[in-house]
Amino acid sequence: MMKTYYDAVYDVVRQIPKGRVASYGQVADFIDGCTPRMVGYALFALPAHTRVPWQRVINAQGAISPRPGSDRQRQALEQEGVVFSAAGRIEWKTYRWKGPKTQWLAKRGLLP
DNA sequence: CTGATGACGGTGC
DNA sequence: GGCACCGCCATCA
Repeated sequence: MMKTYYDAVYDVVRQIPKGRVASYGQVADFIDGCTPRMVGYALFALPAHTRVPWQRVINAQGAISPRPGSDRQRQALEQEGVVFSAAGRIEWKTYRWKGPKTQWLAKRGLLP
């Protein structure tokens, strides 16, 4: 079977460590030609029994995208130590995933 | 091939 | 700070 574009998204998401979160846009930045929308599309296509830690991907505002089952996502994150504010948002400066290596820095031109 | 589908993000007010 | 608009593309039946 040919590797689909979505598989590239799953590869990135799988690298997010426990207790850390990434935004859809951040995940997209690791994949050439990928957009935040596509990350969302890809995650929706995941089967229920997947081992991909999809719960660690949230929107740019630090909140869980409203949808059926979002409660489970929040609980899963809280189990990993992620704390939500009263408004249901997390603090990016505390929980943002820094990336697999330094690839995301390079893409942003923050590396020499 | 065509059409339906879907977890976002940036901008402007 | 919050809300409405719009852009946009791989998959699947």
